[in-house]
Amino acid sequence: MSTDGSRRRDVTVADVAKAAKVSKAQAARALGNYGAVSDDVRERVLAAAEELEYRPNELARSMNTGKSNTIGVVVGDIENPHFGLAMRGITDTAKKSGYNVILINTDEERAAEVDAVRVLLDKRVDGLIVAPASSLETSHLQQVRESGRPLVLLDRAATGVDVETFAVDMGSISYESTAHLIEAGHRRIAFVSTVRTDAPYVAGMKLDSSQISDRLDGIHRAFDDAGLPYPSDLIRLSAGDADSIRRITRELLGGPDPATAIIASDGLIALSVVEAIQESGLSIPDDVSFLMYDDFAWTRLTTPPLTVIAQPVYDMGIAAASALIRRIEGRKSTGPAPELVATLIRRGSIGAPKDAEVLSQAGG
Amino acid sequence: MSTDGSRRRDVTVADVAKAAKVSKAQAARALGNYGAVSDDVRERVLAAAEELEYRPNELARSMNTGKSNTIGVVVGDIENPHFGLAMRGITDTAKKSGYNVILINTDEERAAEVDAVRVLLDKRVDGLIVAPASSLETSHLQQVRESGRPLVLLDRAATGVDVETFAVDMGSISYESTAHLIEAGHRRIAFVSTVRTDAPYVAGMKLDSSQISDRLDGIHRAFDDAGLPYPSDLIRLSAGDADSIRRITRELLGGPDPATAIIASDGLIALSVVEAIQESGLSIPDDVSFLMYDDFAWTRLTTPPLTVIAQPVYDMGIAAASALIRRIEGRKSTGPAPELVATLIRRGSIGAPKDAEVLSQAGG
DNA sequence: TTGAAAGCGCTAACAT
DNA sequence: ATGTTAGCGCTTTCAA
Repeated sequence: MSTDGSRRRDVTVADVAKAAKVSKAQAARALGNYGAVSDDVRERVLAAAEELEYRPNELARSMNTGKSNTIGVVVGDIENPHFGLAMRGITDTAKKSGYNVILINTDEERAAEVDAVRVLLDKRVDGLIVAPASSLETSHLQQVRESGRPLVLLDRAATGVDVETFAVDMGSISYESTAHLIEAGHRRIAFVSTVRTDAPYVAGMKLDSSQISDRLDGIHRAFDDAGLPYPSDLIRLSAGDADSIRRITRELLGGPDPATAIIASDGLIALSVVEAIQESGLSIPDDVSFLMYDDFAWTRLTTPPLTVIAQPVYDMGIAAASALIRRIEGRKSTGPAPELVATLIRRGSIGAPKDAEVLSQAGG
Repeated sequence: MSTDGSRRRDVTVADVAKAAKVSKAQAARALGNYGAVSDDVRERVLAAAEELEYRPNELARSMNTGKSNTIGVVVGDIENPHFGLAMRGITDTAKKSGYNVILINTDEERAAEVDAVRVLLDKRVDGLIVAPASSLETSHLQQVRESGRPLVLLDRAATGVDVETFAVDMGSISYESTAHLIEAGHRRIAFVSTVRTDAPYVAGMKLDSSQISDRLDGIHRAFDDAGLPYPSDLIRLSAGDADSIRRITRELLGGPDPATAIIASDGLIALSVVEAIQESGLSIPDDVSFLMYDDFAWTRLTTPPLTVIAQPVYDMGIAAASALIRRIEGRKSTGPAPELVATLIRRGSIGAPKDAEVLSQAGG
């Protein structure tokens, strides 16, 4: 009957209306659940729709209503489990409220991000969630604000743009964990991040990633408070790909005054750093202590299990999506934004440095 | 001037046309890069558009052209790095051809998948990539075919639906790796998967996941060819969550006739299995051998590094997206579909079973 | 409650 | 090359 399989054009409200012997407007009302429709008409329309296998054209619907029930998400790297998990939080939340998600991956390129935002706006998404590749160059985000479409930030802040931001406070956790390392006797604490910089690092310098800036500030403060000099030479930014990170790790651990502890800025970096340490024949934590950001399940499987800074990434996704949808729907905030706090999970990868005695004499 | 910041309605072609003193049609042609437009007109229109900060409404554009330049992707769990990586392949490829991606996560629930497909169709995506939660119940996929919109399958096949499928041939790699284990002396080889089943497992049974069925068939054949009995009691499906997997692992390794080798069906399962092994105080591979599907970077960091079955997941994403886009654009296939072959990467987690002598006497 | 008609912002015929 | 006029499939006045 109806499944003749040929390239039939889509069934429209007009078709349904004709079949149900009502006006287009009435059919549309019944189908779209709005306006006033008598039970009799609704029944006939719904029956006809079913019979004809009618499916609404959401594009046309969106054109009229100005609502697409879609939110756009822009992240640097969906392959990174950090974002994979945040994405899960976002999609779960979106689905619950009847929204779909368009995902764009920028490879942490600002140009791609500018493009992504523009495309999403052109597609008339109802709102945007962006994990900005740069916290400094934010004019395109400012444009989103001016377009009037809701925007929230994920994972990183953006200077000069007045938007709700859902990210962990990195300064305090960085301070806390650095203090922990200092207390264990470490003075040569390295920090490895892939964040790109043009200029070589100097203390207090603003980086593309507010998160990394905050972490460095935290390290800085911990050293200051301990009355110790800040080993800026051990800050390694623009770390690049896996090979490059391994090389940097070897550099850090070789030389006359090697690092006694290494902090990896994310799980991907951590993999390469730990691999390089193992390849060097050094052991954790006897030869070098190790700390990383993000608590992935595999960090419990290494020997020793790794001490990590756990971030509530899934919750961050949920919070960002909830807030965005709230704004889209014009509802007021029901309460304070959820606290997104990172925690130091002490497992086995931090110990005393080999030359602990010497340092404790020198340091205090 | 133009940035008064108030809630101004969107600038349309009509506005641009008026400003450029040309007809709406001419403005649209200039802005949309189609039809014939004189240089003079084009310039004026583009200038006016710039001045007014005109942005096309892609929704309206899609309505007319019937093209949304969007593809829908439906996966079971974006949090799983397996899909994260495939997704990366898809988005990279899509972007290259000017397509956007709407992602829907189904949590491996068929009902959610049926819904997802419907929503995507309603949104008039140009094509669909689905990693079907069930290879058996596929009527909703058949409906996609009937809708005439291009569809390709990712990671798993679907019976009764005639579509291009991009998945690794699991039968042969499963056979090969099982043979490897048998050769090492193993007879009690367990297989742990989260695929859900109603009935208890019996040999040859068809499962929701074609991939798992194929793997089990491969195991089966390897045993048959070795002239050995098939230890069906060690096949553990519906393994559930992390706690449940740990419990199953303990069961497998306890009892009178324990497993001497365990195969984990994916990276997430592997984490729990290895964790349980470690908790039991057993060591790999001395007490129990271990093999897992998917080659994640962390598998090189455990002690010993894990033997894995590597799958070209990123390439799979690329292949699926390329094929889909080719179909959308009505181009013919330029060559044979790329081979997606899995490879056994032998690292340190497979050794001889403890009671190897006994077995080699018994088995031949 | 119903229907006719206007419109969303754009593209696509069809003239000229 | 340009303009006029219809649509795309739906929602939304506005009358009845």
